Amino acid sequence: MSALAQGRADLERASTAQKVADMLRERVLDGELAPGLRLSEEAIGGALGVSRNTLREAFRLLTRDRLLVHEHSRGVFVRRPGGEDVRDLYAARRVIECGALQNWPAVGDDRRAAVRTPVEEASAHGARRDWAKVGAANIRFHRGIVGLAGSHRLSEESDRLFAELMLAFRVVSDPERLHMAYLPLNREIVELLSSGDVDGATTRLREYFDLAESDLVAQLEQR
Amino acid sequence: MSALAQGRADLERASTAQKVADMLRERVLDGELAPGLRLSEEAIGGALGVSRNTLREAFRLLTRDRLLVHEHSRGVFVRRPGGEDVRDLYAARRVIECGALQNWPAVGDDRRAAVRTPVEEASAHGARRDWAKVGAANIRFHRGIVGLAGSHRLSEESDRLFAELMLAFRVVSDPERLHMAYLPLNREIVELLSSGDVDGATTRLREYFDLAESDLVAQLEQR
DNA sequence: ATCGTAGAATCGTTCAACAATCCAACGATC
DNA sequence: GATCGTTGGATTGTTGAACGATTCTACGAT
Repeated sequence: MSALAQGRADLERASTAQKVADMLRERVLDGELAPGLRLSEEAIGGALGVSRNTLREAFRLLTRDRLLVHEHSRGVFVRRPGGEDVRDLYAARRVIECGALQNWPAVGDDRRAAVRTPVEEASAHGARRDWAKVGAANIRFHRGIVGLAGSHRLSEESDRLFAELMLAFRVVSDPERLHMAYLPLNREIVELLSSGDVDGATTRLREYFDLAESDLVAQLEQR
Repeated sequence: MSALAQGRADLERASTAQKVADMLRERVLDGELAPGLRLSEEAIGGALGVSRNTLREAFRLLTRDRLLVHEHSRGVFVRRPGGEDVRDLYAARRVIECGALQNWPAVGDDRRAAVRTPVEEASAHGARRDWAKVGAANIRFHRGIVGLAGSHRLSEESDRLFAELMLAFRVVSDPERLHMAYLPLNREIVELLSSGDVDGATTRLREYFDLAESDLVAQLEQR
């Protein structure tokens, strides 16, 4: 059955606009297309060998994910999150993740493992000074927290929030350093959860958000 | 300043695809385009006098809002939420709204009024047996709760959730009756909040979600 | 230095066309 | 008689060109 599901996923990947959007999404997230850059329909369409109409559909898909912003008659730009965006982003994360954490006592071991495991992986990568993988594991940790809610829609929306956040990290220097700094805090949250202290873990998580937000906002506004 | 902001909003309303999307959104939400209906590009485009490409852009905008679903090479359909969708929807609402409620002590009077006022309005309309307006006020009540989070993004996502939920109500009979039944519960939540008992209000809100979800799911799956 | 204007560049939208895909009806086979 | 190809017809996916509308840029007037 798993093989069938996989095959179906491959089949659905047929649309050209979807493939173009996936390609552009990678380029944006790895920083090749820098925040603030304008994406010319003619230039990109010519480079990728797709028509303007198809490219515009791809742009719509990425606008939905908030990676691009569309300004009427001016074009689409790679989103450049500002301090206000980051504040808004963290306000949403506070509500979603702290709210999801309340579900900890009610969920099964698989959902709990999705929170615990990434923290251990982050520690392992941290010992090897592999900051990029630490950052990736850190995101998996927070995805696991959102997963406690058990809502597919909410997880998808959170993925968009995380992607937007990575865009904000792109603007600041030395993005991985931030992830590393909060690693012991994550570990403490997991320990509090395992001991059954959900409220304590929620408080710690909220502290993490406060720290990370002010840190990121400070770096964003100083430039 | 308010006049300027209004004028700017009018200026930005320029895009044809946007206007088409707004028109279709109304038709979907008021039930004229029933859930499950397939929207032919040729038929709709011809009726509205816009080209296929523009119409397809409008479709993308509405699929972003989850009012339409897009099946590759088959077309777009008005979404028909099933039991699983509603469960997912309420799981998300539980997390978001209960999480937002924790912010009650921290927000100012304007945000609190956005929670209190709709409940009083709902009572007034309920006394006049105007169930449609009761339902509208009920949604404003929950929008107010989400607004406690102070995140523009989260409020927008919640608006999409509410729209999707109204689509689910379209499938069942007698949708307004549901809103009416939970009116006294809303009032109790507001009273608990005003007395400073945030945890008690959160518990009541969660009870409301449990009731509303099972009620709606039961009606959806019985047909 | 500011303002207004002409021209270039780009976007918004439409149209026509064709390939790719889906669907329903029709027969063929067992 | 039910299941399985097959064949058209209808609809979507994608392309390319075209033209009006909007924005941007640079130049010149006041």
